[in-house]
Formats: sequence, C-alpha cells, structure tokens
Amino acid sequence: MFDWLLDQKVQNSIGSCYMKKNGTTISKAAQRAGVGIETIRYYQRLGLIEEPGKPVEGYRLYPEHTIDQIRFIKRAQTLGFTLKEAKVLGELGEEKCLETRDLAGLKLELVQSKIRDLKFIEHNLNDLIQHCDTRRKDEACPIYYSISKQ
Amino acid sequence: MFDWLLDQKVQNSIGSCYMKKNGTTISKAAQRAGVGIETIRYYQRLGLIEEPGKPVEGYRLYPEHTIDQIRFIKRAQTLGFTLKEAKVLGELGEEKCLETRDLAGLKLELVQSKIRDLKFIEHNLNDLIQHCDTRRKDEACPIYYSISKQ
DNA sequence: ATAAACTCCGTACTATAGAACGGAGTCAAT
DNA sequence: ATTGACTCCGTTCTATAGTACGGAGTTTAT
Repeated sequence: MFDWLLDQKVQNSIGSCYMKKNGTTISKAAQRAGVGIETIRYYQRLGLIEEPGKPVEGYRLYPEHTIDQIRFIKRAQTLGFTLKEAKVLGELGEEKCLETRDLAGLKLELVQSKIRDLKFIEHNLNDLIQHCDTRRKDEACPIYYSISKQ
Repeated sequence: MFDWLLDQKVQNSIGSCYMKKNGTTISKAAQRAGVGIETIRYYQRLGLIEEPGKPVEGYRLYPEHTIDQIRFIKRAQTLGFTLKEAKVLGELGEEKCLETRDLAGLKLELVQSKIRDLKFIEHNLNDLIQHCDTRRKDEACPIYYSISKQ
C-alpha cells in the first residue's frame, strides 16, 4: 500500500530522491514535455492535469503519465483545439470515438469557416494593393479611400 | 469665434440642445456608427478618436467627423487590421500611400500565413475524421490514438 | 417636482494561454 | 554553513477588443 513511501526513503538513503522513479521535479517534467514550468502550473489550475500530492518533505514529483498528458494537450493544440477541448478529448479516451469524432467535426467546420473569412480578407487586400500599384501619381490612396467610403 | 456657444444658447432657448448641430450625444453617435457606447469610450481611451471637450453644463457632443472615424475603424477591422493599425491607417491619410500599401502588404502576408496554418489543420482533421469513419468497430479511436502517440 | 432616461467616469470582468514576480521554503554541494 | 539552484504559491501582467457595473450627475418628460 505505501510502498512508494518506502521507495522514497530507500532512495533518500542512497542519493537524491529527485532522480526519477515516482516521477521527476517540475522543471524536469517541463523540460521533457517541452513546455515551461508556468505552463504546467497553469494546466494544474485549469484541472487539465492532476497536481501530484505535496510530500511532507521535499518537492512534488511528476509521474511519466502527467508528462504524457501534457504532450497530449500540446498535440491537441496543434489540431486547433483549445485547452478546454483538449481536456474533454483526454477524458473521452479511446473508447468514446463518436463523441471525439463529433468534436473534431465541429472543429473542422470552425476551421473552414475561419479559412473562408481569411480568404475573403485576402481577396480584398489583394485587390486594394493592386489598385495601389496601378494608381496614377496624383490619385489619393485607394486603400485609404476604400476604407473611408460608404 | 464663439459662434458655437451662441448657437447652443439659441438652440437651448428653442428646444433640446442635444438635437445635432455641433454633434450628437454619445448614444446617438454610437447608434449612427453601429457600435456600442462602451466601444466609443474604449476608442477614446486608446486615443483612436478624440474625446469632445466636456461642456461646462451638459453632455459631450460628438461631431459627424468622429462618427466617420469610428466607421473607418470598423471597416479597417473587416480587412483584418487591429485597432492599433486602424489608428495608423487613419493617421497616414490619403497622401502616404506607400506606407499604407506596405501595411496592407504585411497584413496580407500575415493573413496568408494564417490561411496556410489553418489549411494544414484542416487537412489533418479531415484525415483523422476519415479514419474514424472507416475504422472497424473494435479499433480504438483513431483521433485519440493519433493525439496520444509519439 | 419628481421620476425615467441618459451621461460620466473609473474600475473590473469576459475569453485564451500562458509569462513574470516576489518571498519563503528546500535541496545539493563545496 | 553558506551559497546557488530549485520549488512553491498566490498574485499580477501580457495581448486584443470590448462588455458590464456602480454611483453620481444631468436632462427630459410628465
């Protein structure tokens, strides 16, 4: 039951107790997960990862599992998911595939909608820049004019 | 020189002094510009529009020019410009076309970069959803799996 | 004259994802 | 034993674009 406590004592008597087994310190965990220390604390505050219990003496130890969770969150972010969504994705796990698919579908629609908006902007900017480049010297700035009008 | 003061007195003796000429109250200005009152105050705080002087008695009066400025800002926003950039665009005016063009060019590049990023995400999400839809019943969720791996 | 509506003004809050700070505690090594 | 490095913890700050609030003053309408 309390083997881990024993383990720690044993390690303590041998060398530093902060050399893995039971986990690593926050800075090592951050380094291994590719994030800053503050990011880990922030995820803890949001409840995205559980905070390891504070030992009576010494520092909190972050298990491998938590580091994996952080990596999971980071990869979810690269797919456009927010931290809140990343949390849900983690909770859904590998079983609730339909819900996960739905979440991804919604995200896809959002992303596509953003792309459409940006393309519209891109088109307008391109147009305006064209007008700028082909304007006569004495004409007022087409961009300024276009924003001013209506 | 102080005709406006006279005007106001005259108007005062006739009816409400808050019926245009010299400007309108903030709520009317907001309505005519299509924004909220708080937005106008916010733009004032940022120095995007000048705050009309507070008369000794009564409320501030917003001239037509300020309403135009707010509309200018709003249109600049639809082109993807931030408020800070909208301010610069307004200051550049219709003369400094080259600078304006540069600003638009930078914005265009930013927008295109965002589109590329979003398309990458779109592609990945599409892939994952495909995998979800073609997976065998007994397989773990491809999306969850993909985010977990590596 | 009094109530409803409007304005003024500063401050605080929304969302998102952290970064930075400061002081106290703890650990490791010389 | 003391220094340097690390941790802990709460709080504050960043950026962006507003929204909301609360109390006091002003104007308008009845």
